[in-house]
Amino acid sequence: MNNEVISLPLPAHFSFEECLWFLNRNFDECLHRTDADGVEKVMIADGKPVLIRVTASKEHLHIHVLNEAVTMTIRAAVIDFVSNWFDLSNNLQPFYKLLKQNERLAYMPDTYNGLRLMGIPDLYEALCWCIIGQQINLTFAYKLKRRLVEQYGNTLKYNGITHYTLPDFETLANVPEAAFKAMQYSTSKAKYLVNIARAFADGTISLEKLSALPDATAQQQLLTSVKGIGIWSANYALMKCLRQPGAIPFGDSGLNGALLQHGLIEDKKDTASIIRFFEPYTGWESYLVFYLWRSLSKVKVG
DNA sequence: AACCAGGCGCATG
DNA sequence: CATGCGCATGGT
Repeated sequence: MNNEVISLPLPAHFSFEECLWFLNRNFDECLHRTDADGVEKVMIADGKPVLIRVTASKEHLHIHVLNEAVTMTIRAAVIDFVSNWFDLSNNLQPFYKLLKQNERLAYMPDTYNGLRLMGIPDLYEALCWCIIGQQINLTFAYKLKRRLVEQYGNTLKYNGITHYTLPDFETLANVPEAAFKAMQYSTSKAKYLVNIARAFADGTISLEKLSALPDATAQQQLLTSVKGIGIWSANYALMKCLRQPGAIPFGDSGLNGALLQHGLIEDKKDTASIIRFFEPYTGWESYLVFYLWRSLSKVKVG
């Protein structure tokens, strides 16, 4: 068994505990496993499933590559993935400065200190998750995802534990309607997931293609051209995968709820007031959304 | 038992 | 363009 470790220096304002807390929350996540010291996940590197374990010490993040020898290619891919996942190359200082200027948000830099916007580096995973999570509560959404992944996903066994990844494009594209129904997917969710799988299989959508577009508006247009990806999903993916700092998932029920709870808006249908609220946070909109989501969970870290 | 959930597409004004 | 409606189905 290999167990090579790659260590990355941590930026300022980084709390592994906060990040790990988010990865766990109280949800039944099936695409990674958290424990007291870290998180394990299967990612694709150099075309192969690679099981990584991420832990941290005071000044470093440690990536343990568990099931493969660390070639140059794998090493680069793993570093890239984890850096994106934990948003390592970002200085939160300016964001915290902005938060402190709003009396209702001023508590956040202390309460959630070092929390990073945890990403979904795999675009396919991000978009599938959007569709699964649309218009249903998160508890149920995680249940639906687990059913799909356990029936059609790929597995990797390590030390007696089975780790899962999403089904391949082709597999997902060919899941019969009746099977979706049996897993309690609505007919539209089923159709949308197949659309996404096809779009990836035939190259209509890819991270490379999306990244090559000039701006977030063009990226939104490409994403929403797939039936099932609306403006909320497009912005969610841009926020969690492409890390577009200005992407705001307008209409999001959690976002609206948090804005109401903080007394920052009076009516969730008043889109203009929401746009106005975000104006001072140019460049940090998606971070603010993430912190507002965080505020919905009253459970503390540690 | 209503009302809601990390919306979307499509048909109408 | 903006608004409204039906959709499906479990959670609270």
